[in-house]
Amino acid sequence: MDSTDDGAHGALTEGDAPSAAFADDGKNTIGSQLASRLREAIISGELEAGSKINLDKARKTFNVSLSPLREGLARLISDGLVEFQDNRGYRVAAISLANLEEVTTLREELEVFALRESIRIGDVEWEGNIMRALHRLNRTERDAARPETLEHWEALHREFHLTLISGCGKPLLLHFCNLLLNMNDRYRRAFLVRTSGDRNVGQEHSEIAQGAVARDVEYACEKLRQHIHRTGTNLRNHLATKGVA
Amino acid sequence: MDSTDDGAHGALTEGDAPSAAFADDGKNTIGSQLASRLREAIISGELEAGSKINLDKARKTFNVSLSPLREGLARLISDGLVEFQDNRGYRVAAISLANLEEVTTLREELEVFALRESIRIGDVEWEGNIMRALHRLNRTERDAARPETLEHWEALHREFHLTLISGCGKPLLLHFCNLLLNMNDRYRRAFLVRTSGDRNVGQEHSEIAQGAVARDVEYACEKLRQHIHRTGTNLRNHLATKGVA
DNA sequence: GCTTGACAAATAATCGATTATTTCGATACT
DNA sequence: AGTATCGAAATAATCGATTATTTGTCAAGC
Repeated sequence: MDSTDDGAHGALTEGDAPSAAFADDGKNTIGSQLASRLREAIISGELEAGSKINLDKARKTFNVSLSPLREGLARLISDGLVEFQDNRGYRVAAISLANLEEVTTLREELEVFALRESIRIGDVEWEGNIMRALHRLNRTERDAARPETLEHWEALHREFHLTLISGCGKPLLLHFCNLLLNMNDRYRRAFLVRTSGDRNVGQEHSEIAQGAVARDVEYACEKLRQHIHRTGTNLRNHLATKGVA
Repeated sequence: MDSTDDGAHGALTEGDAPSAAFADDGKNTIGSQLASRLREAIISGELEAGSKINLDKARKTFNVSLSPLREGLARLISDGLVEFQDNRGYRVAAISLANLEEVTTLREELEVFALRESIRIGDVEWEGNIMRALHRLNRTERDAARPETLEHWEALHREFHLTLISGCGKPLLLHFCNLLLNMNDRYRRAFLVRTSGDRNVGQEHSEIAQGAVARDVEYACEKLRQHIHRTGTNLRNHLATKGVA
């Protein structure tokens, strides 16, 4: 149901799994399941940024042994959601204004580049995937009162952005974008961004998508860049409000 | 001696350690040591690309238990040097023409961007570090007959490139560049690239460095891009020669 | 001859216990 | 008062053994 995970995880170089649904999902081992649960817990803010992860407590909380716990945490390190130091254990990756700004800047660079490449070499299936992702996103309302709708919208939003760039044929680049999106989503969900009054995010998405399938490189890329930039600015204000350095 | 490692590893967000040498190096736990050894073994080609890593055999080879072995391998996943699949274990990341091309393309994008930023905000210390790294590199000869000189040169070369972009103030970006450099070095060392006749690599480095400290953004960035591109082309030819798809 | 299924060997994942390291508090010292 | 030093408690790392999964092989059935 949640399309948040990488599927068969670990390789930096693997392509995305095909959308067909014949799979056993890859959530096989305890380590994998833990990685998923922890990832969601961190991105959703359930686990406080910067806080220490006590292995013993975590072990009891999740009812698992140390080995899979470490295994799961190791994966989140690759995701940039957990930090580790020899003999001092793990902690939830910190958030900061500086980090948010870097994430935003790099998204502008990398996602836009990936979109450019996707427009250049993406095929018709890619176009179709975009239109589908856009439609599903636009048909889904965000109701701030009900958290589950928010999460659903977040998943679709993430899916839309990943689909946009999925045609670029560059697995590594997609991996980097995936990491950045993870980090970005943390900020959004942590500070529950209601879109600021002067934005129509739905329309922004539509414009990007239409530019993409129309193969209008400059238009689509510029719209995407603005979209990312605005989101960054928005988040920065929220962050500043809550007094994060 | 080898400046290959991240030092305190794991966090995607940490800055590079200062060059001062008051540290206990971070190579504390068995897991860390293993990660270093394995990283070197993979980059140097000692472990064949794409080959399976049998945990039992590796355990015996390195005389360690499973836990630290997995720990070490997990780190190399973050580095993109090892791939993993649930219940099917680890294997050395494959190499391919497509991957090499992507690595080269992304280096052009990311390193050049990082250099641009470094020139914009790097301080005098950054400039000094470049000149030092350049000097050390230029003073070191590559003698194809003696592998140890090659490795030494590789380390200095890597150091030079990292120093160039170290002033950009963007830890995540540096992390990405670090990964790409790792992967790139694999290709170079696997296919033992002697610089092709029409290149003077030493001069290329000098030009980039001089452009950087002179704050000539366009000149330095263009030289760096060409440098990366030529290396990519060079490697591609070697790869094709050896019949890698 | 080819597929299917059952079994055995190989391999990966997990567990519980043990060992090493760090952290914290109390005490002694300047 | 502040700092250094020595444990004990807390925490992380590692080990050896056990369990689960996958892979390979061989025989039965079609």
